[in-house]
Amino acid sequence: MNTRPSTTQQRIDQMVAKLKAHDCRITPQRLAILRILAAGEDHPSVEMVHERVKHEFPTTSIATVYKTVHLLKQINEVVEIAFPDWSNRYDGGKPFPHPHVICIRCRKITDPKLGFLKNMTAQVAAETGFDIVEYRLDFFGICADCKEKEGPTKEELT
Amino acid sequence: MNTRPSTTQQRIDQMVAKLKAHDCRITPQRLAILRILAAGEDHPSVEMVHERVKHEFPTTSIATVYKTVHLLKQINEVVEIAFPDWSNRYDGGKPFPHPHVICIRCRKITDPKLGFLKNMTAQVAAETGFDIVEYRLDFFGICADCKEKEGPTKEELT
DNA sequence: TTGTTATTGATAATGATTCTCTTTTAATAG
DNA sequence: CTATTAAAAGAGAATCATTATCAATAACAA
Repeated sequence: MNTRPSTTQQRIDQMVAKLKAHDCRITPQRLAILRILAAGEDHPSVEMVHERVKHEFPTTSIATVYKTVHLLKQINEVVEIAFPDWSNRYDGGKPFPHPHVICIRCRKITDPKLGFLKNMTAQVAAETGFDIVEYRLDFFGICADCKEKEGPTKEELT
Repeated sequence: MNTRPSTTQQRIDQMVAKLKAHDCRITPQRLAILRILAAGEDHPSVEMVHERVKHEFPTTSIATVYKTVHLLKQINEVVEIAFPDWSNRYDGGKPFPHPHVICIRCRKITDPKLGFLKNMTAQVAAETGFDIVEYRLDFFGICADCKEKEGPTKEELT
């Protein structure tokens, strides 16, 4: 839906540029939050981001993290992975829709490479008459690590 | 992931049978809720279900609807379509994972037929090492009706 | 019909997120 | 470098969908 993968530093620079383009200020707290989200690998929750930011800036309020994440979501610089039961998780590494694979035991979230989904949205648009602006594709299951730890399990949700 | 589409009455019967198999009682309120969910077409929220049930049983508490929906979710007889901003929506017509197309203007939810997604989960399992138990695929956009009403719109989320 | 126990209904509690408001500070111009 | 000013931070209250609690009721098996 737009840019290619890039280094964390490039992503930080992109986010900063986008924020400046929207007349937003770059505060130290905000930059710390950007750095954590730009890494992208672990898809943290707001609370997880807050914990890490506090190492650098111990007085940071969780409201500040919420506000920054919300702002980044508005300007399409972070992808929100929302859940009904758990806290939402955020991906600042790839700020465009992409699939996720989510372990329902340890809640690890990873980005699979799924070539067969090319022009999925175009096909859906053609079949439904919708203008598709976004999609969400999440697979839920048990990751290899958790399978190993606890033995065989199907029907986790039964 | 299991059964084929069926009539509303068949779906109601399936749900009742599943509930009985789990030693759950079939109360009149519950049956009314089942009937609404089994129709499936409009993917209602709990509040919408509650409104309709009250026509038949005016004293029905919304807690009862929440409890019944939660129960049906547990036994895999209803699919939950959860949103961070809106109320969750429910599909009792096809109680197995399937894609949805969601209008971000009028919030209409429909079930597209997308043949190209066959063995999607098998491919993801092969590529990630996960045991996939479930998936969620939602497309967000502007439906044909809303496009017509309000003229051209891309970048709805920008 | 009766007894057991799940369910109902009303309301309180929860928990993630957002809002409010005062204080602080980033960004800019002089 | 300093002053200006509007945005952002921080703390806590408010919100809202959903869940939990619990006494009263009713399904259903015997």
